Amino acid sequence: MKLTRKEEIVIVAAKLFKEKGYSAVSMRDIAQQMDIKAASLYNHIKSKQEILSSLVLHVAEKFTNSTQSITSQDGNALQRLKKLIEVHIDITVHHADAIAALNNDWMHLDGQDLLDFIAMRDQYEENFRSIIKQGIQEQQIKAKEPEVILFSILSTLRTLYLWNEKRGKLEVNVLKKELVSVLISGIV
Amino acid sequence: MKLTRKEEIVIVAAKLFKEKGYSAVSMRDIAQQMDIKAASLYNHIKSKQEILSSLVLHVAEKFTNSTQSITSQDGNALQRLKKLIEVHIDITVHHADAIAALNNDWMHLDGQDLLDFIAMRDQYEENFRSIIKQGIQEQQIKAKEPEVILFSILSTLRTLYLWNEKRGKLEVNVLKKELVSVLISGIV
DNA sequence: TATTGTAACTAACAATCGTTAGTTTTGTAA
DNA sequence: TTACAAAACTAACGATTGTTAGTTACAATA
Repeated sequence: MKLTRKEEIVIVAAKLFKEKGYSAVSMRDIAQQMDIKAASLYNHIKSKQEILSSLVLHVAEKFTNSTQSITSQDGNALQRLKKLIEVHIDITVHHADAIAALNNDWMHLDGQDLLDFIAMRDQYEENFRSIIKQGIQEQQIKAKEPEVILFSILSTLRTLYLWNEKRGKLEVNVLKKELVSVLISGIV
Repeated sequence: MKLTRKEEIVIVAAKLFKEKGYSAVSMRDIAQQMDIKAASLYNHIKSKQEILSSLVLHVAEKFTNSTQSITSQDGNALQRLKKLIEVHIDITVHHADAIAALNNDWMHLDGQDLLDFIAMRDQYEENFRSIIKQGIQEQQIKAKEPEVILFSILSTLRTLYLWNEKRGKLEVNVLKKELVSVLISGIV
């Protein structure tokens, strides 16, 4: 699986964005990390913005498609929630840097890219919310404020990318099992 | 409680930093929001960096002191954990903008400020970790990976500032009760 | 060998950045 | 009214920003 030059640039940029954020990374920073001059980047990309939107929209699509797919499959709320958590972990393990940009730099998208992102994010959240509400209705989930439950699980999953590098030797399947247990059954 | 001009600047800057991040906010942006010119800001502050460090170190201290205080009081692990969550909510409600900077812009601190921040953050995390380990040892908390539990609770509390504005009419005491319940007892 | 496409280069652009210097306005106290 | 301090202003600085134009080096193909 050979990467195009553009893909290489996006990967390198993502790593830098993760460290300092989109705005604090210059085209010269990216170029230096690739051992070329900044102007040379423009043989492969249209703009700095394009790097960001490639990064963010691609992984946003993955998340939205996953929740959409799970929502449309059958299964009760808890099975769906479990699946949701596992899918999140899978995506995070493979796209940690892009997720950093999605979390922290999405607001620097502009024009249609920004609108597209927000639409996907809203749909993603709505799918998530519907699963929790289904669970409450079916009495599989405690009748707490759905928003509190949604927020709690969502923020854990969203921040997973940060913590995953420190994860060390904790194997993916162990992580899945533990996190599903903690998020659903609690810690007592 | 009349604010100094410097405090006003820090508050206004915090709001802007929260929207776009430290690097994407210019001194001219801050000035415009205060209806003055950028140069005038320097009658009150030393540098842009100083705004950030005022903002971040102040609230970092609050967090570290809180966990330190709770760790040194007596009580079992679950009582401490409950207290920890409640204190987090209190600080978040009153310093949402500063917490945004603490979460997203701490890496733009420099020199001694950066070192101080990291020291406080490490101590804070270590206090948190010790409470969870204590709970596992006393068999009040499930013998799961302590790091998974730590991470899960921590990321929920850290992201609370984002969600709190959408919290709407959910009263603080209700939020405390619900969140304590979700984070400790789970959702089933 | 000649041609072509890829990917690098140098040089420079206008815009914006944080910040400084020096000056003027404004409100308060003597 | 005068004096003084606080807080605003204008103008400009050198550095850095994203980006463009035009050119060169190199490898594969005809």
